[in-house]
This record gives sequence, structure tokens and C-alpha cells, in this order.
Amino acid sequence: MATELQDFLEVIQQVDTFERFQEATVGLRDLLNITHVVYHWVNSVGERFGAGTYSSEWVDRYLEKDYLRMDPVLFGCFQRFTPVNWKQLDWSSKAAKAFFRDALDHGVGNQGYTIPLRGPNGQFALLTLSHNATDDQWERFITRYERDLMIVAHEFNKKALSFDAPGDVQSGPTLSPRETAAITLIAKGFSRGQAAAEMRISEHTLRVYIESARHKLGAMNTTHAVARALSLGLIII
Amino acid sequence: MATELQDFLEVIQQVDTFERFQEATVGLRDLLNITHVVYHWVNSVGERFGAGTYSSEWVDRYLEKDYLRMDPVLFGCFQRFTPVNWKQLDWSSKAAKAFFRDALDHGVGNQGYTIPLRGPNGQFALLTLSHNATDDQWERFITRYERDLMIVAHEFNKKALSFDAPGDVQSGPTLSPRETAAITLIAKGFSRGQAAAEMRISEHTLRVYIESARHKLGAMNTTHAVARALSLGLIII
DNA sequence: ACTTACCTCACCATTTATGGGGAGGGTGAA
DNA sequence: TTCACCCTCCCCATAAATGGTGAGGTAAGT
Repeated sequence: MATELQDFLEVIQQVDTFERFQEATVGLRDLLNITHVVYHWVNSVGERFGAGTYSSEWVDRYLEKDYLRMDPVLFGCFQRFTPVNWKQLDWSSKAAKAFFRDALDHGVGNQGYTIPLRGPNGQFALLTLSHNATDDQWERFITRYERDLMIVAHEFNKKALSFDAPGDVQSGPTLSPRETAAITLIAKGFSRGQAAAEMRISEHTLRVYIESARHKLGAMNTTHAVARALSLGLIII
Repeated sequence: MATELQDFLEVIQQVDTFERFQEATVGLRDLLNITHVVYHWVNSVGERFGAGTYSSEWVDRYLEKDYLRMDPVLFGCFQRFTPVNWKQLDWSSKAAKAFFRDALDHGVGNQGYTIPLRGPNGQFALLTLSHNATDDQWERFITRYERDLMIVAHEFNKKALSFDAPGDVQSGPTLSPRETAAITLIAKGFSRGQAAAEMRISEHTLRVYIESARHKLGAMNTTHAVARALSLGLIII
């Protein structure tokens, strides 16, 4: 690992407030000598949090124009496992082209590289680097730093996570074996009657499990309970 | 990065069949001079695939006993973002203790380290290392290799992904914006009437979206559709 | 011994979801 | 332009889920 980035990991580990995230992104930008570094994070309750070097005008415009719903970077990363060079994305739609032009006008670089990382409970994070460079230059930059940046992204996430769920992991509700089995069957598309038959219990009993699980999960209805159980990783389908 | 692992990345990149995964795990085990290396992967359609150095007896027993549903490692990793040292997990339950003893009896080491990684469409992968060592020795081992192993895990996943969706990323079903919005609201526990009010459309229209999404997702009912949409990463609640 | 949680079963009335139709207007791509 | 897909609205009858309340037995932990 490049020694300058080695040191930078220490900087991340000392982040203790949201504001420090901002400083850390600035630090990384200056270290790599590029135009922008942005860290974007969606926590387990769907709250978005961003820290980075984009101008506040661009951030406001991005939110105002609801670019979240058309940004090919965000969209591409939602469907991907691996980091992505922006050039590889699909910019063919009219909306995407307009968005890219708008971004350029607001100081975002013409090149970009984004690392997506996912956690349990729908946690989703992006570390984005942007710069003005030729395709070749950018390719070389990525080749040089991609592995280091992966580590940096993970360190950022570790910090973000520590803010999200301070303390224990095992805090959420737990389901009994029969409740888990019942909810899992329902999540697989079984009706109550089918699920009861599968579990060889009366439909009445199955209802008790579902209701019990629903209460534990604080869910409004069965569908909500299934969604929460899935999000919390309590069941696997 | 340790040079021996540097070279190993090349080995991973040359994996071209499922069998080669097996060889790669053996290679990594010998390189690190530990007892076991296992790579476990759940693809976008829920199929499980494992490659590693565990004895076939243990693998068979694991499946036969349905340890998948009680393994604290698997369970812990589902709820976690970051790699986990097995010692940190909750082994207090009777089932977990019995499982651990059974694992020891089948040659699994007393120490372990597992890196969870998630992708879109519910893809979930684990890279597990296991060894017989004291807590201190294992701690030192992890401290030395954790960053390198993260890179290795990502390389494994890159390969696994290339087998999963050869070619296009856009393989699964997609939902229209309104369908996504409707399914998301239902997943959040809204009734059809509430969701329709929230979207400012008639309940009839909302039903059309739900039904349409249900058909696209090949789901038996609304709850199943929500579960599938969540698993596929099409919605976030 | 006592409490807590789990598993199993039952009835009531009401609300909600589902499956099957049909129809018109919009937008974007081939 | 035509085709496909999306958005919006409507009716009907039936099937399924929900909310509330109750009750008896087992198993584990304090």
C-alpha cells in the first residue's frame, strides 16, 4: 500500500463526528491530488448522509432536481458488486446526458470512480473519486490505487457503521424457531393454509406465530413483518 | 501487501471453472499456512455454492444437520458489515456450543475469521479462514493479513460474479418507478389504501402496480413480491 | 418453585386482498 | 409509424387475512 494512504487510514480511525468525515474526504482528495472525493451513505433506517468536497451548490441542485433517481453512477452501483469507472456506465439516455453536462458545469470532474459497499439492513455506501483527466490518465490512476481505495472505503464504512449502531449488534428483536419457520414460509409465497400444512400444524397455530413475530418486529401487518425480518437478516429465503 | 498474496491474486484471476475455485482455496491455505480456507457464495437466485478445504464429511454433515440455520458465523455475518473474528461471536446458546464441538471434531480449527461481502440481488459471499491456534496467535495473524484478505475476498467475488451473470448486469427483472414506489410503501407496512393515498392515486391504480410487479417478480402474492423485491435489492426500506 | 417464553389449538366478526375482466392517453424506441 | 411499456381509472365476486380473547401443556432458566 502506498505509504501516504497507509497514514491516511489513521486519519479515518480518528474520525469521531460527522464533521470529521468532511475533513477526511478533503484530506484524501489532497493526498491523491484529484478534484473531488465524496462519501455517501444510506443507513439502516434509510437516512442518507453525505460528506465530500462537492460544492454546496451542486449538492443542493442534485437533491432539488431529484438526480438521485436518475444518476447512472448511483443506479449502476446499486446493481453492482464491484467498483466502477464512470466511463463504463450507460450514459446513453437523454436524462443521463443532461445530468452529466450539469455535473460538469458544477465542477464535477469528467472522470470518476465509485466503490459501492453494502451492509446488512440495507446499509449502502459509496466512495466516489472524481477528476479532470484523459481516459488513459484516469485508467492509470485507478490501476495504481484501486486496491488501496478498497481498503480506504472499508475503513470509511467501519466508521459510518459505528455511528449507525453505536454499541451492540445483537440489539434487535429475535424470533423463535417456529416463528422464523413460519415467517420464512410466508416470505416464500406460501399462503397461511399452505404454510400450516408444510409445518404440520393448524392454521390457527400458524397465525399465532405470525402475529407473535409481527408484534416482536413492530410491524403493521404480515407483509411488513416479512420485510422487516428480511431487512434485519432474521430470515433467509 | 505481502508479495506472496500479491502473486495469489493472479491465481484467482485465472480461475475459469468451479473446480478451480477449489484449487484456489487450497492454494491460499498453503500460502498462509493455516488449516482451512472456505469460500461460500449465495448467488442472485439463492443457489449456494461453496469451495474450500473442509472435509466432505463435514460439508455433508453441515448440510444434513441444517447447520445453516444455526451457525453463529453465518448468522453473525448476515448482521454485520465488517469481517469477524469467530471469538467475538455469541456462542452462548446450547445449539451453538454443540455445533462448535461438532465442528472441532470434524477438523475445523478452533479459531476463525470470516469476511462477509454483499452484492446486488441478494448476492452474499463469505471468505472464511480457520486454524488451530491460541487467541493471541490468531489475533496477530489477523492483524497482519486483514487488509490483504479483504482484497483477496473481493477478487474471489469478482470471479464468482462473472460466473453468476456472464455478460449482462441487467439480468433480473426490473420495476417501473411507480411499481417500485408502490412495492416500497407496501413493504413499509402501508395498507393498499394508505399507500394509494400516499402516492395520490386511486387504490385501483395502486393495485395495478402491485399486480404488475407481482407478475414481473414471479411472485405468488403481495408478500412474496415484497420479499423478492427486497432480496433482489430492487427496493430498500 | 416460580417465572418466562415457547408450542399448540379454537371462535368470533370485520376488513382487506385477490383474480378476472376492460379502457384511454402518454412516451420512447425500432 | 407502430409497438411496447408505462400511468391512470373502474366493476365484480370470492378468498384470505386480521384483531381480539382465551386456554392448556412443555421446557428452560433464576
